[in-house]
Amino acid sequence: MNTSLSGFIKEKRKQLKLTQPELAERTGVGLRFLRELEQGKQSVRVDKVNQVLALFGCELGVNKKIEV
Amino acid sequence: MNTSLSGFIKEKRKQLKLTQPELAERTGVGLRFLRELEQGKQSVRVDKVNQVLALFGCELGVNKKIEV
DNA sequence: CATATTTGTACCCTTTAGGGTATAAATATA
DNA sequence: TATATTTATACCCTAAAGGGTACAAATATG
Repeated sequence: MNTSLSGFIKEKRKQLKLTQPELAERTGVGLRFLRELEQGKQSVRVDKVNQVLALFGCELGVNKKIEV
Repeated sequence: MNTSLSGFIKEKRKQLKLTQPELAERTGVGLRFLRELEQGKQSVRVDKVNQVLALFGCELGVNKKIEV
């Protein structure tokens, strides 16, 4: 999920034809945070990520690790 | 997952017969952090949570929200 | 029961996440 | 290609995450 979380959000955002500022505003997170999130930053807060994912009807959950 | 993340970790830890200090040391996170995590704190960092989940072969990922 | 072990809560302290914002780089559009 | 739009990077600043630790509450064990 290292790459997939950021990829997932970027992809979903584009599906909704939203810009980063628009998605940030709709989800109530800061623009800088959203950009770092889409950029793959790992040290982000779970609650903030969920705040964004909620717009897509998703949330963070525990998954089996798909080890190499 | 609000309750399930903390519950999952606490449950997995007990399965391995580990105390909080032991799990904290094994996963390399702080004891205070692990305790807050098991206590259901939401504003925790994704990378730190994954650090713990890795011991159980798991990680955080995007899931469909199981809304009420 | 008494006692040992474990867990939860409460501090202090340092680092940093995240909000805001400006600007450069990249991309899209006319 | 020139121009407008979007995105990435870089700053400042404040609130708070997380490490350490001490102790009370709860739980387990003799």
